[in-house]
Amino acid sequence: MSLTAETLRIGEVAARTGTTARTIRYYEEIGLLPSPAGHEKGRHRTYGADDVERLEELLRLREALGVTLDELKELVEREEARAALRREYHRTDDPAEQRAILAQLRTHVDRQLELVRRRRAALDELERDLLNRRGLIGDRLAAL
Amino acid sequence: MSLTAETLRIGEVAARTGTTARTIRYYEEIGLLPSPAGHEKGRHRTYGADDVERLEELLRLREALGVTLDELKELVEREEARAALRREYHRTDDPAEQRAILAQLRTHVDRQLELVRRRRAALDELERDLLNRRGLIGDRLAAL
DNA sequence: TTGCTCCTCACGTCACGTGAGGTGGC
DNA sequence: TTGCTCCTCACGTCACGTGAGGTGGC
Repeated sequence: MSLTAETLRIGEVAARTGTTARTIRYYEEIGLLPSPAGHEKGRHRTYGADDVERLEELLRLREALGVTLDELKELVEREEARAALRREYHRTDDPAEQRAILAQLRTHVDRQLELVRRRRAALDELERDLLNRRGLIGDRLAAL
Repeated sequence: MSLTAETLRIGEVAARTGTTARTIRYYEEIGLLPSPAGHEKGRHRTYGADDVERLEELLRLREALGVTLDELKELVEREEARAALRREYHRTDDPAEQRAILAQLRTHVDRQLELVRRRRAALDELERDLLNRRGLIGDRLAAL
């Protein structure tokens, strides 16, 4: 008979995001995740769908970009700065100011794209090598 | 007046591969790198161009694939197994045997390609998100 | 000989893993 | 009430970073 949205326990959140309860508590400990709403010491943590989404995003960035947790924290803080900028954008209707805000947002996105592309370049090189090897093997098989 | 090929000290190797002397010694300690030819305890380690290449390959795999050093060790061991297979391939001239060896080699390469592609998928998704955001910002800028 | 880089312990750190011993909630 | 999952220390581990104190080689 609950009117509140679905609430999850830490193990369930860990399972859904492919990580462990320890990792979730650790991220909370270092301030990468907020402690979940209404959590008192010694009591069970309860999470919502939005908490799962936030964690998923963090893990995705971490794995894809291979950054340290400190760098991840910075990325998140910049993300929050962007959210503030977006609110600012909607509050004003001065086109000059809106243009300036959009330009800043684009710069932020471009910086992240650069990070992604640098990582992709390494993977692409490795893939080229492997495909090359595969091709040589295929040629020899065909020649037999 | 040296007849031997160029020899490098550990700091130079670290600089060329973008890592640190500590990391090189650690990889040696856990058996991921062989101790360099002729190294006695307390004396300076000397490396050759082939050592640099091997280390570069290790670092590339580690960074691109995000594997642990234990997994990296396994990859290297499989790489050595492949080298043995290649020698076997050249020793025999039974086409049936050659075909079998080539098929095995291709399976190995395919397994590595799978690893690379899984990593790329995560990066591609992130890049799509970012490009999407960039597009939305561009649209708004154009509409102003 | 003077500077540099190198050497070997050995302790510190980051990002968790892994119990120990105990309490909470369907 | 019985099981499960959860809780908080707190120590262990992996992959190095970082001195301390000393020796090697252009």
